[in-house]
Amino acid sequence: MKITIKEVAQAANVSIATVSRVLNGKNKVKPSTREKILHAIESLNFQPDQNARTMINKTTKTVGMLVPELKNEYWMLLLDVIQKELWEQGYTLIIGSTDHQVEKETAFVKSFVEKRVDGIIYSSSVMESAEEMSGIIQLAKKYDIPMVTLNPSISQANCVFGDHIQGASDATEHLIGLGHRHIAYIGGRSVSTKRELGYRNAFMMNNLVVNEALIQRIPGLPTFEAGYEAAHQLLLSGEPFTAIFCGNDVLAFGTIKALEEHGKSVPGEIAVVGYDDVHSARLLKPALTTVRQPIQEIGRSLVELIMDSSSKNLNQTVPKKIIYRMQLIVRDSCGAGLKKEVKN
Amino acid sequence: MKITIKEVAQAANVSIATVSRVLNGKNKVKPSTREKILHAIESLNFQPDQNARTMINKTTKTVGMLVPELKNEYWMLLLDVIQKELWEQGYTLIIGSTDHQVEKETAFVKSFVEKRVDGIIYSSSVMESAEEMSGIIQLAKKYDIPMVTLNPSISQANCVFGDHIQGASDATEHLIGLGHRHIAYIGGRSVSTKRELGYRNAFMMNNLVVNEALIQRIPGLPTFEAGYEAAHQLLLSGEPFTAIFCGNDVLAFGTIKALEEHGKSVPGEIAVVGYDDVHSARLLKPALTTVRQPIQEIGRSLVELIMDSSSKNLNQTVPKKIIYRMQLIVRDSCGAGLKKEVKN
DNA sequence: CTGAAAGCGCTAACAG
DNA sequence: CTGTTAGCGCTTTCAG
Repeated sequence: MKITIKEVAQAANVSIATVSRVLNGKNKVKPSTREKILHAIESLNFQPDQNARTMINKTTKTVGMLVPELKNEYWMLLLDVIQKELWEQGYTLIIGSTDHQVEKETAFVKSFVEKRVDGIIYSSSVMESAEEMSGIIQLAKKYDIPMVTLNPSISQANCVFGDHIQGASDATEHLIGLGHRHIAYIGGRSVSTKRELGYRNAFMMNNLVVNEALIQRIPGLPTFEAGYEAAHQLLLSGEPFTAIFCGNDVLAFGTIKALEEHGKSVPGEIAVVGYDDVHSARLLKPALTTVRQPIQEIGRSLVELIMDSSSKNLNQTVPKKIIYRMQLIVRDSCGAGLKKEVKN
Repeated sequence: MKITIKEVAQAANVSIATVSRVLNGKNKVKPSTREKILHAIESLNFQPDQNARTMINKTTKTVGMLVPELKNEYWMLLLDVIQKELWEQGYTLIIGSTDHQVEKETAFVKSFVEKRVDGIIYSSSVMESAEEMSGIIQLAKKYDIPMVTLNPSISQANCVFGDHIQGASDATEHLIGLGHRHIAYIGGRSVSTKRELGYRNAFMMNNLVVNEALIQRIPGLPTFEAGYEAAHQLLLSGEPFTAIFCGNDVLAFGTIKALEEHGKSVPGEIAVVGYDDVHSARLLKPALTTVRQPIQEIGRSLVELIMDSSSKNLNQTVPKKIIYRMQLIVRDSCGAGLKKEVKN
């Protein structure tokens, strides 16, 4: 039932070598035999076996991508660009989601290696550099598989990432510019610690000191509920504040809900700024002021880096680090519009 | 640099056959040699080449999934379950998004076939059955690749799908039960036509007749903007109505925005019901009444069907069709809570 | 231009 | 229990 190059050769009355030649467009083949073969391929609906080819070419035209989770707008958008970009270049994408279980990472990478993917795009489930990671890097290196990561903490690998210190700093600075002095922060280890750092940076740059009591570090995943809970705590603490900067948008949504339940209007009494610019950020009321990541560009860079390092196999060189600027998107939740009105 | 079974055999002082045996756990191997080999594998960090194995086993432990788009909550959620479920079974997932370009479908499926995936999960970019599709089915069949689709219109393939007639009917009926008689519908060919049919079904069941002037069929993709525009048209038409049933949630969000801009309160003056129950449906104000698809179950069924048909290769039998009930989620936008209050 | 033949890395008889 | 050997489907010298 399954058609192989042999059947094609038979049908076209040539040797398999010649069929292979027209398949690969190498070595001139007489136009007439070429036609015959093409016709046989067509009528038999022959699809060459990539696996057999791989054994010789040593290339699978496949790259593997490992992410901590899938059902999240950020990853989905990234996945989308990457898959498209890869397809353009004739590559296909294998995906793996660890669902935040770090233990799964090695298993996934091993399966990528076994499949002999041409490259791996790796984003760890843990934020700080761990042994886990370096083991993974070693494995990939051993099998000469180019790897590019989204974790800047991995020093030995090529990397693409957003400048979250700058992004968070810009967001906080915007709040400061609006006159706020008591600005809370809701984040935690699961949202890049860089964001908290950026928040602190903005205070430093303005010779302000952060009130540690206004920092809420959530223990688990940065969900709507976590944001709700953190804002609730903030309110209960009695510590005064007029603004909250949240490590991500979903956290901000939860925060806003808590605030409203406590009768605090947003942005009237409390200004809120998020991070990521998820789609619904512009839909909710008030529309969320947030920080946008250039996901398209990040995705494209990722693919570009992988392609580069798989062509020249000189991944011996110094790892390339590409960093992207974040963009502050001012909408309603920070009260920027409101203040202006007051001023006028 | 690359380690093969040969190097392992050498290191352990055995033949490659024996290494293969411990790799596959078949045929008893003397514990001591077994240990030696295991040790060699470990220390050399040997990862067997799947491609080579595939040539013999005729199985890639990979399934390909083709979807019309990725950046959309529905697909993301589905992708998530499927990838997880597959991983549990020791399979990996290749994904392809056509981005609604039907022309790309064949190319994707061909690449799946070339990779000799063990199964294909296929959701077409076009709603109605087309020649395109049957070509794809044929191709998969020719190479004995089990295929399961999400398009009920493809008669020759196994299929899993939601009962959108029932879902849409339930939603509409709920509105009717609330006392509404002039219910508009916003949908179009890009959102399953089944939903419009369900809407009509509810009218029929209640001996009501639909006012065709209240049906808005959007031409392109069912986006926020499209919903906004359609609702706008409805308002301009002057045709009276007290409720709108939207073919999906995003459409509903756009609809609500248009309504509010026209000073119509939701659900006070106009009730709105969506479809899909995307995450932000519960976040927006008013919280959207909508219809939920059992995505988890759908995903699981899909994987199950693929696995089944790849083990028994009797895909000669009658295609299996699995249909899932949709669930109405009543929240605020339909005014169900409101009416009750009035009544009491 | 085209065919014969040698593998790619691995598994599966078939003998020892 | 273990080694030898013949392929899997394809590409690539190496000779015609």
